[in-house]
Amino acid sequence: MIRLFDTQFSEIREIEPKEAGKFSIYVCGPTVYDRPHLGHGRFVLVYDILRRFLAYQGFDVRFISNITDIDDKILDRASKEGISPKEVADTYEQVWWETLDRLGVMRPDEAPHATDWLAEMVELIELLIESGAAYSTPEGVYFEVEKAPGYGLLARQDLSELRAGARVEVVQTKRSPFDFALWKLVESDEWGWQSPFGYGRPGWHTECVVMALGLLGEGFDLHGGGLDLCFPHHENERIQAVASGREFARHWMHNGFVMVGDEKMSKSLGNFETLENLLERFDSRSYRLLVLRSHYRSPMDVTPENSEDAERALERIDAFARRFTDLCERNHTVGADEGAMSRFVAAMSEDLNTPVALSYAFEAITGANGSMDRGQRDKAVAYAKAALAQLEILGLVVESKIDVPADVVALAELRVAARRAKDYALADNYRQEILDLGYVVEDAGSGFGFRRA
RNA sequence: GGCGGCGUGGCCGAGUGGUUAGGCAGAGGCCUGCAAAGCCUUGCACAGCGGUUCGAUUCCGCUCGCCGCCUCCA
Repeated sequence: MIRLFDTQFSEIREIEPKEAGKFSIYVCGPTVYDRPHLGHGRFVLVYDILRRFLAYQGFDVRFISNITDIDDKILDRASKEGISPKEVADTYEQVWWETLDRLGVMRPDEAPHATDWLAEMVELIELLIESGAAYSTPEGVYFEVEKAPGYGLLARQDLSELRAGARVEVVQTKRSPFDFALWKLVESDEWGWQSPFGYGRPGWHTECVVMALGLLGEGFDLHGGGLDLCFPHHENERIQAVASGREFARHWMHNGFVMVGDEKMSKSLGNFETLENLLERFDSRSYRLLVLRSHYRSPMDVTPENSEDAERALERIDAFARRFTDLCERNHTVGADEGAMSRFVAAMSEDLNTPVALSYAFEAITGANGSMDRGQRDKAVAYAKAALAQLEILGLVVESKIDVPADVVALAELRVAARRAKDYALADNYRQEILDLGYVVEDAGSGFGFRRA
């Protein structure tokens, strides 16, 4: 059982999957014409965390996220670089997956491409024309918004209150400024596909309709994406499905923006930072931790200070992992603390409250350390197992062991001998030498441990 | 113009009608040969002004400041 804020009702609602025990999710993926930025990183992490949690809850999760490889922006980039649109799309798709790997984001069960779904798109458009929901003009095929009941549900706006041409020039041949292109006719020497409506390219919104319904079926459980996709993209997806007589997503989820100062990070504002850049400068886990620390619907500020803060928090987690991972693996009699686990699950179940869930993970860490210090070994293991399980659900990989070169280990052993001989000056010398090699040696009982300097 | 959201302690960031969020940073202590790590203790926080209430950071109203959407966008 999980409750999530549903955009179409503007309230937190319990989700009952259509099929008990299963959970089908469609998340709008990237248009592959450039390198992914922090905004992309946030959405993939949010849904990655959701997915992991649902799997932990025992759901058989089917997770689909598309690659949009038909788009004017891809064409623009191709023209600029003198290469084909396909080359542009292939290049940036590859960057996309590489970056997701670095973020530790699970690959979707399937990642459909718009170019593989043209026949289905054409079929849907034909259906929409036949049913009178769409019409043709000399420029293409358009969806007639005013005839469709319930348009504006996701935007929570009545059509009459939308401001026509607020930001974009109104195309004169459309019956209403809000009508959107299902198929855009282009010259025969341009990038395009043959269709019953003429040679052209599909509009952006149609691909997600056919891919989501085609792979997950009618009435799939959850459709997600960034808040900026809510309107018009998701609205336009939904209305096409509805107009074609099919039940679309049962639940809509949107994640908030990444902010730069007081402004939304966006391609159009040009104030974006690439994920690759961030991943080069900071521990790759720090971004996931930042995403976890803010609620998914809130705006999230990413600054170097925040990333450094997150890195220090990771140190605490890693120090805990170094202390407890082996101990937990060897102990088969004690299970994860049930209270700690149920608190965590409750927080995650209530609109994916990762900040609170994370705070419980930290409390379990404190509980484990404290119990251990007090000599309550079993209690410590119970807390530690809970914390480790929780971190895993959140997708945070702990660094419980680091590879230390043999010469560093040798120095540490020499230091132990020096300490036993109470030659502390010599011991401190060894410690400095180890530090110079990039490691901090820490006393641990009769032995020693290391961490990176 | 319409719709939606936000304003929390040094920073980040949850939450609640009356009890410790959590992380980072800071202070004191314990442990340690010294450290590190860890533990314990510590911080007169809830934009402003009114109202409701025994009691509001939490509910209502107003004011101020800020952000987002209204067919590029994760």
